[in-house]
Amino acid sequence: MPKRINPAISEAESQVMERLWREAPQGSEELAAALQPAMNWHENTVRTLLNRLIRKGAVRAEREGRRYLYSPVLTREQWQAHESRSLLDRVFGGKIAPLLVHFSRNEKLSAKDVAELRKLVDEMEKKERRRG
Amino acid sequence: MPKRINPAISEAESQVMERLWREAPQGSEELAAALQPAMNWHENTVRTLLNRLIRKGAVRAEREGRRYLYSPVLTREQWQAHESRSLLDRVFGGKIAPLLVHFSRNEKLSAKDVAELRKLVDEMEKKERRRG
DNA sequence: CAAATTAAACGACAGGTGTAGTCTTTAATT
DNA sequence: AATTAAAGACTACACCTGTCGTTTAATTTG
Repeated sequence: MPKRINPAISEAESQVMERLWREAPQGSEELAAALQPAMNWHENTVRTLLNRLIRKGAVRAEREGRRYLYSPVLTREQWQAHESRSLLDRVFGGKIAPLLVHFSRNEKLSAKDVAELRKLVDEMEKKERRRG
Repeated sequence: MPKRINPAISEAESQVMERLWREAPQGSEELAAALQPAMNWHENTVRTLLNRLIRKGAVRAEREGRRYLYSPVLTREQWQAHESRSLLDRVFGGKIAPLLVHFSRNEKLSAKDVAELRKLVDEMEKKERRRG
């Protein structure tokens, strides 16, 4: 079963995670600096988010001299899986087909997207044939 | 551009919407009854949710004698589109391919899902070829 | 060592959410 | 018309979120 995240990672928190996935470990100051252009947050805001993430078990901190270095515990893949499944269950009754229909109908897929998709489908069909 | 929902429909609220999409208009008592098996909510809870949904512009109420009948304003499709796009932007950097990869890798698709998917891909490719 | 600096801890506050309890209005009944 | 019963309105409260301001503790410096 997918790793339970409790409670969920919030929007603002996920911005911090994003940075940590890109590079870790990092101190809160670097993180705040890295987030500066996109989000315009005070350093304390970033620290609060980090502490909340620690409480949620998504990040861990190790002391390095006078400060802490933060690293992600939750992986991006785990998080994506969790969020995807949550959308699927909440919005599409847990069924994949309607979600795919939605995307193919309402999202403009680029030629590359379609090619990628075709490859995936071929793969899945092959796997299916192999296993019966 | 996709209809802006402000603020978003919450989890509990979406349960009420789900019922209204299934049948409308309905009074709060019927709704509470319909929701009873799944959610174990007090009638007042349902009324609170309905009022919040009205404030959010997702539901409208018309008087019928001594009570109100509620109907959805937001359609299920609008909501699905909004939630899907939100997931895409928040979690997959707005790009569809990674989401599809995620689903094909991590969700067990049934043979029927795969068939459905293949049909969609064929369709998309045809459309693409047609338009150049 | 005392003072200044600085990183982190703690506290705060408004708005959203889950989940009702209580008060009020309105319609039905005596 | 006064009383009661049903439906809705209003209030509540704890936890989550976004966003810091303030206080404290650990260092560096004079």
